[in-house]
Amino acid sequence: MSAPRRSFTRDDPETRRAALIGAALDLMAEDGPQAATVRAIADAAGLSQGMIRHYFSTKEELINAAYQAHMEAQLTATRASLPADGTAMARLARIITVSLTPPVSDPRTLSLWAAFIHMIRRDPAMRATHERNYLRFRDLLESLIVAACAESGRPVSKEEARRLAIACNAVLDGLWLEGGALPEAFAPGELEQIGMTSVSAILGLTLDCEAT
Amino acid sequence: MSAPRRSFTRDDPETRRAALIGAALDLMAEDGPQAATVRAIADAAGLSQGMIRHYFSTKEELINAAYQAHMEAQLTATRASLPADGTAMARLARIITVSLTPPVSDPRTLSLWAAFIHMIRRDPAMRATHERNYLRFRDLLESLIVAACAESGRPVSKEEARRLAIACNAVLDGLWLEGGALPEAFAPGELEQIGMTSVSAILGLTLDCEAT
DNA sequence: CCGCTAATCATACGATTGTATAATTTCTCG
DNA sequence: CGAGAAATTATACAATCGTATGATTAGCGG
Repeated sequence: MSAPRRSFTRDDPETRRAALIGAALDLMAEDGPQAATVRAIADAAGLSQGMIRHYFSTKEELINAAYQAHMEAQLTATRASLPADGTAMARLARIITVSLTPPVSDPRTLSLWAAFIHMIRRDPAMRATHERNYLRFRDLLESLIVAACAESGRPVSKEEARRLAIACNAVLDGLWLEGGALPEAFAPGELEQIGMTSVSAILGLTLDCEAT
Repeated sequence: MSAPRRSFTRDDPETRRAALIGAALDLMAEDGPQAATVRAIADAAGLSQGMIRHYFSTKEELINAAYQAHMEAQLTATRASLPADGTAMARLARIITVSLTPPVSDPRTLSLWAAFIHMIRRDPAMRATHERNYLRFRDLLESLIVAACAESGRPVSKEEARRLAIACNAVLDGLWLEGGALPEAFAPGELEQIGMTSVSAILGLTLDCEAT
Protein backbone atom coordinates (compact mmCIF):
# COMPACT_ATOMS: atom_id res chain seq x y z
CA MET A 1 0.00 0.00 0.00
CA SER A 2 1.61 3.20 -1.17
CA ALA A 3 0.79 6.89 -0.75
CA PRO A 4 -1.73 8.16 -3.30
CA ARG A 5 -0.34 10.06 -6.23
CA ARG A 6 -1.09 13.74 -6.00
CA SER A 7 -3.94 15.03 -8.08
CA PHE A 8 -3.41 17.40 -10.96
CA THR A 9 -5.30 19.22 -13.68
CA ARG A 10 -4.35 19.42 -17.31
CA ASP A 11 -3.52 22.77 -18.75
CA ASP A 12 -2.73 24.64 -21.90
CA PRO A 13 0.77 23.86 -23.25
CA GLU A 14 1.46 27.56 -23.54
CA THR A 15 0.57 28.11 -19.89
CA ARG A 16 2.78 25.25 -18.80
CA ARG A 17 5.71 26.52 -20.81
CA ALA A 18 5.24 29.99 -19.37
CA ALA A 19 5.14 28.59 -15.84
CA LEU A 20 8.37 26.68 -16.36
CA ILE A 21 10.06 29.67 -17.97
CA GLY A 22 8.97 31.97 -15.16
CA ALA A 23 10.19 29.57 -12.52
CA ALA A 24 13.54 29.20 -14.26
CA LEU A 25 13.98 32.97 -14.47
CA ASP A 26 13.08 33.42 -10.81
CA LEU A 27 15.59 30.83 -9.69
CA MET A 28 18.40 32.11 -11.89
CA ALA A 29 17.82 35.67 -10.80
CA GLU A 30 17.64 34.84 -7.13
CA ASP A 31 20.37 32.26 -6.65
CA GLY A 32 22.34 32.09 -9.87
CA PRO A 33 22.28 29.72 -12.82
CA GLN A 34 23.33 26.68 -10.85
CA ALA A 35 20.22 27.00 -8.71
CA ALA A 36 18.00 26.45 -11.71
CA THR A 37 18.00 22.65 -11.61
CA VAL A 38 15.22 20.71 -13.25
CA ARG A 39 13.86 19.70 -9.85
CA ALA A 40 13.93 23.23 -8.47
CA ILE A 41 12.33 24.65 -11.60
CA ALA A 42 9.55 22.08 -11.63
CA ASP A 43 9.00 22.59 -7.92
CA ALA A 44 8.76 26.35 -8.26
CA ALA A 45 6.31 25.90 -11.13
CA GLY A 46 4.24 23.50 -9.04
CA LEU A 47 4.84 20.61 -11.39
CA SER A 48 6.72 17.37 -11.40
CA GLN A 49 10.18 17.32 -12.91
CA GLY A 50 9.10 15.21 -15.84
CA MET A 51 7.24 18.16 -17.27
CA ILE A 52 10.42 19.91 -18.31
CA ARG A 53 11.38 17.24 -20.75
CA HIS A 54 7.79 16.86 -21.77
CA TYR A 55 7.54 20.46 -22.93
CA PHE A 56 11.18 21.03 -23.86
CA SER A 57 13.44 18.46 -25.46
CA THR A 58 16.23 19.37 -23.07
CA LYS A 59 16.92 21.64 -20.14
CA GLU A 60 19.11 23.84 -22.30
CA GLU A 61 16.20 24.45 -24.64
CA LEU A 62 14.15 25.68 -21.69
CA ILE A 63 16.92 28.05 -20.68
CA ASN A 64 17.18 29.43 -24.19
CA ALA A 65 13.44 30.00 -24.28
CA ALA A 66 13.66 31.73 -20.91
CA TYR A 67 16.34 34.10 -22.17
CA GLN A 68 14.33 34.94 -25.23
CA ALA A 69 11.21 35.59 -23.16
CA HIS A 70 13.11 37.77 -20.72
CA MET A 71 14.72 39.97 -23.36
CA GLU A 72 11.49 40.32 -25.24
CA ALA A 73 9.63 41.36 -22.10
CA GLN A 74 12.23 43.96 -21.17
CA LEU A 75 12.23 45.66 -24.52
CA THR A 76 8.47 45.52 -24.84
CA ALA A 77 8.00 47.07 -21.40
CA THR A 78 10.46 49.82 -22.21
CA ARG A 79 8.73 50.60 -25.49
CA ALA A 80 5.30 50.59 -23.87
CA SER A 81 6.38 53.10 -21.25
CA LEU A 82 7.24 55.75 -23.82
CA PRO A 83 4.54 58.38 -24.40
CA ALA A 84 3.35 58.35 -27.97
CA ASP A 85 2.81 62.09 -28.02
CA GLY A 86 4.90 64.87 -26.49
CA THR A 87 8.32 66.17 -27.46
CA ALA A 88 11.20 63.93 -28.48
CA MET A 89 13.12 65.41 -25.56
CA ALA A 90 10.45 64.18 -23.16
CA ARG A 91 10.56 60.74 -24.72
CA LEU A 92 14.32 60.67 -24.38
CA ALA A 93 14.08 61.71 -20.75
CA ARG A 94 11.48 59.06 -20.18
CA ILE A 95 13.59 56.22 -21.56
CA ILE A 96 16.41 57.26 -19.27
CA THR A 97 14.17 57.09 -16.23
CA VAL A 98 12.68 53.76 -17.26
CA SER A 99 16.09 52.26 -17.91
CA LEU A 100 17.36 53.26 -14.49
CA THR A 101 14.43 52.25 -12.30
CA PRO A 102 12.88 48.87 -11.53
CA PRO A 103 11.98 46.57 -13.06
CA VAL A 104 14.55 47.25 -15.77
CA SER A 105 17.24 48.33 -13.34
CA ASP A 106 17.41 46.23 -10.21
CA PRO A 107 19.61 43.51 -8.73
CA ARG A 108 17.35 40.82 -10.06
CA THR A 109 17.67 41.91 -13.68
CA LEU A 110 21.40 42.34 -13.37
CA SER A 111 21.74 38.90 -11.82
CA LEU A 112 19.69 37.43 -14.61
CA TRP A 113 21.78 39.11 -17.26
CA ALA A 114 24.96 37.79 -15.70
CA ALA A 115 23.53 34.30 -15.56
CA PHE A 116 23.04 34.32 -19.31
CA ILE A 117 26.36 35.83 -20.39
CA HIS A 118 28.26 32.58 -20.76
CA MET A 119 25.53 30.97 -22.77
CA ILE A 120 25.50 34.08 -24.95
CA ARG A 121 29.19 33.69 -25.62
CA ARG A 122 29.04 30.03 -26.49
CA ASP A 123 25.66 29.40 -28.03
CA PRO A 124 25.26 31.06 -31.45
CA ALA A 125 21.48 31.13 -31.17
CA MET A 126 21.59 32.93 -27.85
CA ARG A 127 24.28 35.21 -29.16
CA ALA A 128 22.06 36.17 -32.06
CA THR A 129 19.18 36.86 -29.69
CA HIS A 130 21.39 39.04 -27.58
CA GLU A 131 22.80 41.00 -30.47
CA ARG A 132 19.39 41.53 -32.00
CA ASN A 133 17.85 42.87 -28.80
CA TYR A 134 20.85 45.00 -27.92
CA LEU A 135 20.87 46.66 -31.31
CA ARG A 136 17.12 47.11 -31.26
CA PHE A 137 17.37 49.04 -28.04
CA ARG A 138 20.30 51.09 -29.25
CA ASP A 139 18.46 51.92 -32.47
CA LEU A 140 15.48 53.05 -30.45
CA LEU A 141 17.77 55.22 -28.35
CA GLU A 142 19.50 56.57 -31.43
CA SER A 143 16.22 57.55 -33.05
CA LEU A 144 15.19 59.42 -29.91
CA ILE A 145 18.56 61.16 -29.79
CA VAL A 146 18.36 62.23 -33.41
CA ALA A 147 14.83 63.52 -32.89
CA ALA A 148 15.69 65.39 -29.70
CA CYS A 149 18.74 67.02 -31.28
CA ALA A 150 16.76 68.01 -34.34
CA GLU A 151 14.07 69.41 -32.10
CA SER A 152 16.56 71.77 -30.49
CA GLY A 153 17.99 72.83 -33.82
CA ARG A 154 21.16 70.75 -33.73
CA PRO A 155 21.01 68.16 -36.50
CA VAL A 156 23.57 65.36 -36.21
CA SER A 157 25.24 63.29 -38.90
CA LYS A 158 24.77 59.55 -39.20
CA GLU A 159 28.18 58.74 -37.76
CA GLU A 160 27.71 61.21 -34.96
CA ALA A 161 24.32 59.70 -34.16
CA ARG A 162 25.87 56.28 -33.87
CA ARG A 163 28.59 57.50 -31.54
CA LEU A 164 26.14 59.43 -29.39
CA ALA A 165 23.85 56.42 -29.15
CA ILE A 166 26.71 54.19 -28.07
CA ALA A 167 27.84 56.75 -25.53
CA CYS A 168 24.39 57.32 -24.03
CA ASN A 169 23.70 53.62 -24.03
CA ALA A 170 26.96 53.15 -22.17
CA VAL A 171 25.91 55.65 -19.53
CA LEU A 172 22.64 53.83 -19.05
CA ASP A 173 24.30 50.42 -19.01
CA GLY A 174 26.96 51.56 -16.58
CA LEU A 175 24.50 53.11 -14.16
CA TRP A 176 22.24 50.11 -14.55
CA LEU A 177 25.16 47.86 -13.71
CA GLU A 178 26.33 49.82 -10.71
CA GLY A 179 22.86 50.29 -9.35
CA GLY A 180 22.18 46.60 -9.67
CA ALA A 181 25.45 45.53 -8.10
CA LEU A 182 25.40 47.97 -5.19
CA PRO A 183 21.81 49.14 -4.77
CA GLU A 184 22.28 50.85 -1.42
CA ALA A 185 25.43 52.68 -2.49
CA PHE A 186 23.25 55.30 -4.16
CA ALA A 187 20.57 57.61 -2.85
CA PRO A 188 17.05 57.18 -4.26
CA GLY A 189 16.81 58.96 -7.56
CA GLU A 190 20.53 59.64 -7.65
CA LEU A 191 21.26 57.36 -10.58
CA GLU A 192 18.41 58.76 -12.64
CA GLN A 193 19.57 62.30 -11.98
CA ILE A 194 23.14 61.47 -12.91
CA GLY A 195 21.93 59.69 -16.03
CA MET A 196 19.88 62.69 -17.02
CA THR A 197 22.65 65.25 -16.59
CA SER A 198 25.27 62.98 -18.20
CA VAL A 199 23.18 62.34 -21.29
CA SER A 200 22.43 66.06 -21.42
CA ALA A 201 26.14 66.85 -21.31
CA ILE A 202 27.00 64.27 -23.95
CA LEU A 203 24.28 65.50 -26.30
CA GLY A 204 24.64 69.18 -25.47
CA LEU A 205 20.96 69.38 -24.53
CA THR A 206 19.07 70.23 -21.38
CA LEU A 207 16.79 67.40 -20.41
CA ASP A 208 14.08 68.05 -17.90
CA CYS A 209 14.15 65.60 -15.02
CA GLU A 210 10.45 66.13 -14.38
CA ALA A 211 9.54 65.02 -17.88
CA THR A 212 7.23 62.06 -17.99
CA MET B 1 50.01 -5.04 -8.81
CA SER B 2 48.72 -1.55 -9.45
CA ALA B 3 49.85 1.34 -11.61
CA PRO B 4 52.54 3.42 -9.95
CA ARG B 5 51.41 6.65 -8.37
CA ARG B 6 52.56 9.62 -10.38
CA SER B 7 55.59 11.46 -9.06
CA PHE B 8 55.43 15.00 -7.78
CA THR B 9 57.56 17.73 -6.25
CA ARG B 10 56.68 19.82 -3.25
CA ASP B 11 56.21 23.49 -3.72
CA ASP B 12 55.67 26.73 -1.93
CA PRO B 13 52.15 27.04 -0.50
CA GLU B 14 51.85 30.46 -2.08
CA THR B 15 52.75 29.06 -5.50
CA ARG B 16 50.23 26.26 -5.13
CA ARG B 17 47.48 28.63 -4.10
CA ALA B 18 48.29 30.88 -7.04
CA ALA B 19 48.17 27.94 -9.43
CA LEU B 20 44.77 26.85 -8.14
CA ILE B 21 43.44 30.40 -8.25
CA GLY B 22 44.71 30.91 -11.77
CA ALA B 23 43.19 27.66 -12.96
CA ALA B 24 39.86 28.52 -11.37
CA LEU B 25 39.82 31.94 -13.04
CA ASP B 26 40.70 30.47 -16.41
CA LEU B 27 37.91 27.93 -16.24
CA MET B 28 35.31 30.39 -15.02
CA ALA B 29 36.22 32.91 -17.68
CA GLU B 30 36.24 30.39 -20.48
CA ASP B 31 33.26 28.17 -19.74
CA GLY B 32 31.36 29.77 -16.89
CA PRO B 33 31.21 29.15 -13.18
CA GLN B 34 29.75 25.67 -13.47
CA ALA B 35 32.86 24.56 -15.36
CA ALA B 36 35.07 25.32 -12.39
CA THR B 37 34.65 22.00 -10.61
CA VAL B 38 37.25 20.83 -8.13
CA ARG B 39 38.44 18.18 -10.54
CA ALA B 40 38.71 20.54 -13.49
CA ILE B 41 40.51 23.16 -11.43
CA ALA B 42 43.01 20.67 -10.04
CA ASP B 43 43.52 19.24 -13.51
CA ALA B 44 44.17 22.64 -15.04
CA ALA B 45 46.61 23.41 -12.26
CA GLY B 46 48.39 20.11 -12.83
CA LEU B 47 47.54 18.81 -9.38
CA SER B 48 45.30 16.22 -7.85
CA GLN B 49 41.92 17.27 -6.61
CA GLY B 50 42.82 16.79 -2.98
CA MET B 51 45.01 19.89 -3.13
CA ILE B 52 42.05 22.19 -3.19
CA ARG B 53 40.88 21.18 0.21
CA HIS B 54 44.44 21.00 1.42
CA TYR B 55 45.06 24.66 0.66
CA PHE B 56 41.52 25.93 1.07
CA SER B 57 39.06 24.73 3.66
CA THR B 58 36.35 24.60 1.04
CA LYS B 59 35.83 25.19 -2.64
CA GLU B 60 33.91 28.33 -1.90
CA GLU B 61 36.92 29.73 -0.08
CA LEU B 62 39.02 29.16 -3.18
CA ILE B 63 36.48 30.98 -5.31
CA ASN B 64 36.46 33.90 -2.91
CA ALA B 65 40.25 34.04 -2.99
CA ALA B 66 40.15 33.93 -6.78
CA TYR B 67 37.77 36.85 -6.92
CA GLN B 68 39.90 38.85 -4.54
CA ALA B 69 43.03 38.10 -6.55
CA HIS B 70 41.35 39.04 -9.80
CA MET B 71 40.04 42.36 -8.53
CA GLU B 72 43.33 43.18 -6.90
CA ALA B 73 45.24 42.44 -10.09
CA GLN B 74 42.93 44.59 -12.18
CA LEU B 75 43.20 47.59 -9.92
CA THR B 76 46.93 47.21 -9.47
CA ALA B 77 47.50 46.97 -13.21
CA THR B 78 45.37 50.05 -13.78
CA ARG B 79 47.24 52.00 -11.13
CA ALA B 80 50.61 50.91 -12.47
CA SER B 81 49.76 52.09 -15.98
CA LEU B 82 49.23 55.66 -14.85
CA PRO B 83 52.21 57.97 -15.43
CA ALA B 84 53.49 59.40 -12.17
CA ASP B 85 54.40 62.70 -13.75
CA GLY B 86 52.58 64.71 -16.38
CA THR B 87 49.31 66.60 -16.15
CA ALA B 88 46.26 65.34 -14.33
CA MET B 89 44.44 65.58 -17.64
CA ALA B 90 46.90 63.17 -19.22
CA ARG B 91 46.46 60.78 -16.30
CA LEU B 92 42.71 60.94 -16.67
CA ALA B 93 42.96 60.27 -20.39
CA ARG B 94 45.26 57.37 -19.66
CA ILE B 95 42.91 55.66 -17.22
CA ILE B 96 40.14 55.85 -19.81
CA THR B 97 42.29 54.15 -22.40
CA VAL B 98 43.45 51.48 -19.98
CA SER B 99 39.92 50.77 -18.81
CA LEU B 100 38.67 50.26 -22.34
CA THR B 101 41.43 48.08 -23.79
CA PRO B 102 42.61 44.58 -22.93
CA PRO B 103 43.28 43.10 -20.52
CA VAL B 104 40.86 45.19 -18.48
CA SER B 105 38.25 45.33 -21.21
CA ASP B 106 37.78 42.08 -23.07
CA PRO B 107 35.28 39.22 -23.25
CA ARG B 108 37.25 37.19 -20.75
CA THR B 109 37.11 39.83 -18.05
CA LEU B 110 33.43 40.43 -18.64
CA SER B 111 32.78 36.72 -18.50
CA LEU B 112 34.66 36.50 -15.24
CA TRP B 113 32.73 39.36 -13.75
CA ALA B 114 29.46 37.74 -14.70
CA ALA B 115 30.55 34.50 -13.11
CA PHE B 116 31.09 36.25 -9.81
CA ILE B 117 28.11 38.55 -9.71
CA HIS B 118 25.63 36.23 -8.06
CA MET B 119 28.14 35.16 -5.43
CA ILE B 120 28.64 38.85 -4.74
CA ARG B 121 24.96 39.21 -4.07
CA ARG B 122 24.69 36.32 -1.66
CA ASP B 123 28.02 36.04 0.12
CA PRO B 124 28.68 38.98 2.46
CA ALA B 125 32.44 38.47 2.28
CA MET B 126 32.45 38.64 -1.49
CA ARG B 127 30.07 41.54 -1.37
CA ALA B 128 32.48 43.40 0.87
CA THR B 129 35.35 42.63 -1.48
CA HIS B 130 33.36 43.91 -4.41
CA GLU B 131 32.27 47.09 -2.68
CA ARG B 132 35.78 47.84 -1.47
CA ASN B 133 37.40 47.43 -4.88
CA TYR B 134 34.64 49.24 -6.72
CA LEU B 135 34.87 52.23 -4.41
CA ARG B 136 38.65 52.21 -4.57
CA PHE B 137 38.53 52.53 -8.32
CA ARG B 138 35.86 55.17 -8.20
CA ASP B 139 37.86 57.14 -5.65
CA LEU B 140 40.89 56.95 -7.90
CA LEU B 141 38.79 58.19 -10.78
CA GLU B 142 37.31 60.93 -8.66
CA SER B 143 40.70 62.18 -7.54
CA LEU B 144 41.83 62.35 -11.16
CA ILE B 145 38.67 64.20 -12.11
CA VAL B 146 39.08 66.71 -9.32
CA ALA B 147 42.72 67.28 -10.25
CA ALA B 148 41.96 67.63 -13.94
CA CYS B 149 39.15 70.10 -13.32
CA ALA B 150 41.30 72.12 -10.94
CA GLU B 151 44.05 72.11 -13.54
CA SER B 152 41.77 73.76 -16.05
CA GLY B 153 40.54 76.32 -13.56
CA ARG B 154 37.15 74.73 -12.80
CA PRO B 155 37.14 73.62 -9.18
CA VAL B 156 34.31 71.26 -8.27
CA SER B 157 32.52 70.76 -5.00
CA LYS B 158 32.58 67.52 -3.06
CA GLU B 159 29.08 66.52 -4.10
CA GLU B 160 29.72 67.45 -7.69
CA ALA B 161 32.92 65.40 -7.69
CA ARG B 162 31.01 62.37 -6.47
CA ARG B 163 28.36 62.74 -9.16
CA LEU B 164 30.94 63.25 -11.88
CA ALA B 165 32.90 60.21 -10.74
CA ILE B 166 29.80 58.05 -10.78
CA ALA B 167 28.89 59.33 -14.22
CA CYS B 168 32.35 58.83 -15.73
CA ASN B 169 32.62 55.44 -14.10
CA ALA B 170 29.28 54.54 -15.63
CA VAL B 171 30.54 55.52 -19.07
CA LEU B 172 33.60 53.34 -18.62
CA ASP B 173 31.59 50.44 -17.20
CA GLY B 174 29.00 50.67 -19.93
CA LEU B 175 31.55 50.72 -22.75
CA TRP B 176 33.48 47.98 -21.01
CA LEU B 177 30.34 45.88 -20.84
CA GLU B 178 29.30 46.43 -24.43
CA GLY B 179 32.77 45.88 -25.77
CA GLY B 180 33.06 42.67 -23.83
CA ALA B 181 29.66 41.36 -24.82
CA LEU B 182 29.88 42.24 -28.52
CA PRO B 183 33.58 42.72 -29.35
CA GLU B 184 33.16 42.81 -33.11
CA ALA B 185 30.27 45.27 -33.03
CA PHE B 186 32.76 48.11 -32.65
CA ALA B 187 35.65 49.31 -34.76
CA PRO B 188 39.14 49.18 -33.22
CA GLY B 189 39.66 52.21 -31.04
CA GLU B 190 36.03 53.26 -31.36
CA LEU B 191 35.12 52.58 -27.75
CA GLU B 192 38.15 54.45 -26.45
CA GLN B 193 37.36 57.45 -28.61
CA ILE B 194 33.72 57.49 -27.50
CA GLY B 195 34.82 57.15 -23.90
CA MET B 196 37.21 60.05 -24.28
CA THR B 197 34.70 62.43 -25.85
CA SER B 198 31.91 61.39 -23.49
CA VAL B 199 33.99 61.97 -20.39
CA SER B 200 35.13 65.27 -21.88
CA ALA B 201 31.52 66.31 -22.40
CA ILE B 202 30.46 65.26 -18.91
CA LEU B 203 33.35 67.11 -17.28
CA GLY B 204 33.36 70.05 -19.64
CA LEU B 205 37.02 69.45 -20.48
CA THR B 206 38.91 68.64 -23.64
CA LEU B 207 40.85 65.43 -23.22
CA ASP B 208 43.56 64.64 -25.70
CA CYS B 209 43.18 61.19 -27.21
CA GLU B 210 46.91 61.08 -27.91
CA ALA B 211 47.77 61.52 -24.25
CA THR B 212 49.81 58.71 -22.77
C1' DC C 1 -21.28 6.56 -18.87
C1' DC C 2 -17.14 4.27 -20.52
C1' DG C 3 -12.83 3.62 -22.72
C1' DC C 4 -8.88 5.85 -25.12
C1' DT C 5 -5.31 9.07 -25.42
C1' DA C 6 -2.17 12.01 -23.74
C1' DA C 7 -0.81 14.80 -19.95
C1' DT C 8 1.16 14.20 -15.58
C1' DC C 9 3.45 11.96 -11.77
C1' DA C 10 6.78 8.92 -9.73
C1' DT C 11 10.84 6.63 -9.75
C1' DA C 12 15.11 4.76 -11.49
C1' DC C 13 19.76 5.26 -13.56
C1' DG C 14 24.38 6.56 -14.60
C1' DA C 15 27.36 10.52 -14.35
C1' DT C 16 29.23 14.13 -11.73
C1' DT C 17 29.45 16.96 -7.78
C1' DG C 18 31.95 18.55 -3.22
C1' DT C 19 33.90 16.45 0.60
C1' DA C 20 36.33 12.99 3.54
C1' DT C 21 39.86 9.65 4.38
C1' DA C 22 43.51 6.43 3.62
C1' DA C 23 47.82 5.38 1.21
C1' DT C 24 52.11 7.04 -0.54
C1' DT C 25 55.93 9.98 -1.61
C1' DT C 26 59.03 13.87 -0.92
C1' DC C 27 61.92 16.60 1.72
C1' DT C 28 64.04 18.16 6.01
C1' DC C 29 66.73 17.66 10.03
C1' DG C 30 69.30 15.35 13.53
C1' DC D 1 71.88 8.65 5.81
C1' DG D 2 67.58 7.35 7.81
C1' DA D 3 63.30 8.39 10.26
C1' DG D 4 59.46 11.52 11.00
C1' DA D 5 56.53 15.19 9.41
C1' DA D 6 54.17 17.25 5.84
C1' DA D 7 52.65 17.42 1.18
C1' DT D 8 50.56 15.03 -2.40
C1' DT D 9 48.01 11.39 -4.68
C1' DA D 10 44.35 8.18 -4.95
C1' DT D 11 40.10 6.46 -3.75
C1' DA D 12 35.64 6.30 -1.44
C1' DC D 13 31.18 8.29 -0.29
C1' DA D 14 26.76 10.50 -0.06
C1' DA D 15 24.22 13.94 -2.48
C1' DT D 16 22.53 15.82 -6.56
C1' DC D 17 22.59 16.47 -11.38
C1' DG D 18 20.10 15.75 -16.21
C1' DT D 19 17.85 12.23 -18.42
C1' DA D 20 14.96 8.04 -19.28
C1' DT D 21 11.06 5.09 -18.47
C1' DG D 22 6.94 3.12 -16.62
C1' DA D 23 2.65 3.79 -13.94
C1' DT D 24 -1.46 6.57 -13.28
C1' DT D 25 -4.93 9.78 -13.90
C1' DA D 26 -7.68 13.53 -16.16
C1' DG D 27 -10.49 14.92 -19.76
C1' DC D 28 -12.68 14.13 -24.21
C1' DG D 29 -15.33 11.63 -27.95
C1' DG D 30 -18.26 7.78 -28.60
